[in-house]
Amino acid sequence: MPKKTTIYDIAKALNITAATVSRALNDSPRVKKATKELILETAKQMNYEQNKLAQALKSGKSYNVGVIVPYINSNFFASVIRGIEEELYPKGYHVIICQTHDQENLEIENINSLLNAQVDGVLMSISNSNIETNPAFKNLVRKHVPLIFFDRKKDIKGVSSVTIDDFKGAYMATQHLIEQGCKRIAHLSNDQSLEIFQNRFLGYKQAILDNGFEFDCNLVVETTSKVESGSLSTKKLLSLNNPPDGIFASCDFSALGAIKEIKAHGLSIPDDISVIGFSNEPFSQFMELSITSIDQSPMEMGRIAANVFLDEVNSNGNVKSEKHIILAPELIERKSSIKELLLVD
Amino acid sequence: MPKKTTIYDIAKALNITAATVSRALNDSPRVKKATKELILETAKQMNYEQNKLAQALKSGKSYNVGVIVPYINSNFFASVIRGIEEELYPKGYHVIICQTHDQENLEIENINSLLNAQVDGVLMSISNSNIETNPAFKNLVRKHVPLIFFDRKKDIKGVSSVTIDDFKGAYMATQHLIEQGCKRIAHLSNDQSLEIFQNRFLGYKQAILDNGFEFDCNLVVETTSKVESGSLSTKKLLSLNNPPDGIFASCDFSALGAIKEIKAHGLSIPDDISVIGFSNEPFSQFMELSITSIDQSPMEMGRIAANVFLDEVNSNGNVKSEKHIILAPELIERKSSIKELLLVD
DNA sequence: CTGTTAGCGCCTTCAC
DNA sequence: GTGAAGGCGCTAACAG
Repeated sequence: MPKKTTIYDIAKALNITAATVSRALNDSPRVKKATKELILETAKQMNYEQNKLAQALKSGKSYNVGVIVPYINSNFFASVIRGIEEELYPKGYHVIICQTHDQENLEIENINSLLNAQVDGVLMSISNSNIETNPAFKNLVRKHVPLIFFDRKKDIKGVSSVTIDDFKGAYMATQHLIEQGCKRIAHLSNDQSLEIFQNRFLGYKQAILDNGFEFDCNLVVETTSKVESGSLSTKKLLSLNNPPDGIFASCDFSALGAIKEIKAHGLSIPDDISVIGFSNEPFSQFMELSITSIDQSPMEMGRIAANVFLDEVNSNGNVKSEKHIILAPELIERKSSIKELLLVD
Repeated sequence: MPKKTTIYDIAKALNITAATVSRALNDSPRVKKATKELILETAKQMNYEQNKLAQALKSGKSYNVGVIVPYINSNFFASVIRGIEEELYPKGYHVIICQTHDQENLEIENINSLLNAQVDGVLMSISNSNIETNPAFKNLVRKHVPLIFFDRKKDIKGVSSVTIDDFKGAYMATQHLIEQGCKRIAHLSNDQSLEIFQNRFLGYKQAILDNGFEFDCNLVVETTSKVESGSLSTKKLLSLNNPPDGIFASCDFSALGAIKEIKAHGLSIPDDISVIGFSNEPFSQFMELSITSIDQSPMEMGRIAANVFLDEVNSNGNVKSEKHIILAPELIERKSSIKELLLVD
């Protein structure tokens, strides 16, 4: 086991003090150029590498940032993470990724792990709707660890957030279906205790009302972010006396489930039923019957969240005003909802 | 900023020494039961939490393990990571995830970051085919940081690995196409400097030869793991004088590209051309035209890799024999390759 | 400009 | 059983 060389080793070799070595290594202006160069030189020769742990212990900073997401294997979250990484790596931060699998206990464990790792901040998209009552979470807040929500947020005092305008996205999606001629539009909703899903529901409802349609609560079915769940809910919708001719799903996965179910019933898309999803996952584009969806510019969301974090860290708790940044959604039209292809020209 | 309570605070409150507190907290047998309980009690009351950083500094262990993968947004890698997490979390380790985006420089940066974080081990699936010549990588080996390869491995002395039998998987895939009646089977290959892709190519070739077909190198086209690349290569194949009637893609993404391209040419799948992928990504199942693929049991791969790591750490460098564990692939038959649906019954 | 000293929070001999 | 003391590697305050 080759012992690691420390600044003391370098100091000894050069007959100076560790303090000077430390200063030189940190490029302090109070070191003679000659000695500095000498130190840097010998440091390299001796294969010196800074022990970040010791530095962290000393400074109280770890230069680690935790990112907690429900799943890492969705393009949306993976892209947000990518955006975060791109902003934070150049600043010397390292990104620790944790996934909750939408399980409350795992979310708690993750928070604890991150606290143990002494992270300098946490960027998260919550799964647990009762998060604020949890001890682990309270710890996070009590310790003044900068916390930023993205996408799945909760309104908590002092916590900044970056989201898209889910209400608007949902409104656009519903409006789009109406413009395609749909008269009875159903909504595959999701956990209403999470703001994003609540807003998607509200946007949907508003669009329905604004267009002079009647809001029918039988057309709103709760689902999860799973394909199977989308199928199941759609099955219910199709068994109604007066089934829908359009479906706005709160995520692409449930939209996929809906499509499978509709086909299984021998109905055609978009002619019998138009479908639109949310998130613009790549598969929605790959599908033979490509899925219309709402893009959430995840990379940008990640970048912005990272910068909000950096602002908080660098202001040392001075600028403690929370920020709430809301990005604009974008409608991506594809086959699952466009009926008038034949009418073109 | 509420200062964190340390073992000294507890010691002071109880009029004893920090040493005793430390011992009690670590459940040392050399502490009177009464004092131990008292200490534990007050620790809880004072909201004491161990500073892992200090402990890590002292012990030289960080209880952090790094996982490096090309991408996190593929189901395969996400599942391997999940498997790793499941084994390591209960042992007190935390998993730090890094992605390389198949870029050599990022792979290097990630290794350096992980070394800085003083990780106790690295589990990785390599992107950089020249990895062993790189300084960062040499560092890893020189420092005796346990290193385990999974899936994308390289034969390096002293480094254990967990993979599936790619040769066999490829052989099975090709054999399957032959059994479906394909006579001219093409292969969308991938970076041949990585063992897994080399083995997939070799398995394909062997199956071709074993069945009495002639190996035609014009039917082997290099691709990347991207959908577009699969389309592009397929375009080339379709423009041959004697185009293939079956395609074995080295990954599901290029298989998807192939399918898109084949359809764009107005050909039918599987009747004109059968297609089979590799990895059993969920979308291969979701597709309207579901894709036949090879399953790699990623969760299990992750679990095993984690356990190989644990063995290495716990043996303190004694048992320095490398392990090479090879899992069995499984053929998942779906629509993109099964022609005789009409013949059933 | 450089050295001295002390401490971040924890653990671990060595004594008693 | 418990206390005292030193050190993991680094940095920062205070001297000079």
